[in-house]
Amino acid sequence: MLLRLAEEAALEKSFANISLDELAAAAGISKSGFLYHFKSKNDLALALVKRCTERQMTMLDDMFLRADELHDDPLHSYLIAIKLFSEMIENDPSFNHGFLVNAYTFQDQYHIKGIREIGLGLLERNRGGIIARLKRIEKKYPPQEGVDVVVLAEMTLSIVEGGMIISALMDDRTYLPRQLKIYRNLISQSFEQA
Amino acid sequence: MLLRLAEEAALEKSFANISLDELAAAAGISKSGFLYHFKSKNDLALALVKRCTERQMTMLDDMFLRADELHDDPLHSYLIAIKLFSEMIENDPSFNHGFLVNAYTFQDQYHIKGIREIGLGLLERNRGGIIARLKRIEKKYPPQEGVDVVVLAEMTLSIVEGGMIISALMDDRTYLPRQLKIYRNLISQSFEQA
DNA sequence: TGTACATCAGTGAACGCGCGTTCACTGATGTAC
DNA sequence: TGTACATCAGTGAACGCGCGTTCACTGATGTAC
Repeated sequence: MLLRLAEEAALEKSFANISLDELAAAAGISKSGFLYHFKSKNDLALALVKRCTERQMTMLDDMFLRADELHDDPLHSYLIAIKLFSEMIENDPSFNHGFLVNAYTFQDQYHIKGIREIGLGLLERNRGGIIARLKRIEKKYPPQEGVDVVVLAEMTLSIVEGGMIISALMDDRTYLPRQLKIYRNLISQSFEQA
Repeated sequence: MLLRLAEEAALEKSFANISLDELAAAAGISKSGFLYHFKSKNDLALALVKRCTERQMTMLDDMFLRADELHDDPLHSYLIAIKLFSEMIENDPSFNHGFLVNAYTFQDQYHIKGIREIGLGLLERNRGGIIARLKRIEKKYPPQEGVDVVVLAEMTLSIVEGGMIISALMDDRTYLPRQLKIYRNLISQSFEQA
């Protein structure tokens, strides 16, 4: 699949630094053959970002669904979800890759109409989903004083986004899982029964 | 100053997407005049990243120094430092900008020899500095069980890096300060006197 | 079963453009004697 | 104080290259009658 090649290339060079020649050569077809499938490089950027975004969404949905199956309680289910997420990051490189390709491409290609919107949409969706879960938890387990579920939800986003980028820079796959472990503790402490 | 113009441009388009023509025009000189000051675009990337890195380092050093002046105790000094950092982010846009320009440029220009090293160096320096502070705190205030100061230090990096990027995408300057507030609570809870 | 036409998945040559870079040159300012 | 030379901060024309894009064309496969 052409998008798979583009994804690999974008991962290690960022989207702006890959050329159609290069991609076509890697796919074993001519540049014009490549442009038969994507009518321009912008078109490719959009397709790439959409693909990674959708994959991310379904993976997260599946993960939360699985966590809900494993435990009825909203708090425990969320804690399990974080653990599942952490395990995916440690074991499945393609999971990281999707996140990073998106992060890189959103950053340097947001002048393409539609790219920024996809990035924001994904962010809002994840943010909303986590807030909803924390609100359910909050109903059952009155939080410690000073705990704001929205900010706590946003913290997931920061830790995941920042953690992905830093672990790529430091080339340390265990970096983000370590962070998530603390985050998990923070969550359970925030809603600890007094 | 030419670097200031380059910084502004890199901030909103990322380094890969700015051209020398554009930069020279903005500076009111010819492209060759621009290349009199930086012998190539790579050279400009290095100078830009060095400048932002140095500025970041001195600002952080000053901040920690100031925090140490305001309180002798390592824990309280660290908490004050986080607060100072948070205020800088809210009030001084150029502070954010330096961080973001670095983040963007490290990401799409790390093929230039030296760029990746500067990025890693900065990261390691910040990481080391924070770990040292947390170790001093740990000596005085025995941490709650399960608290790992290294991972706690790394969390600062994730939150700041991720928070900067997300707050830029959401165009919300208060995003990172909100995160830092929770992080501050987390720190003080981690070393709370039993 | 044969023929006609349409679609699919490309090819390959050519294009214009903008990029980073080079180079010979220049006019203003500074320094030595 | 004048002259010679050096350095500084550029200019402007030209360059080669690689980029994304266009376009006319092609051979293989699918579909209608």
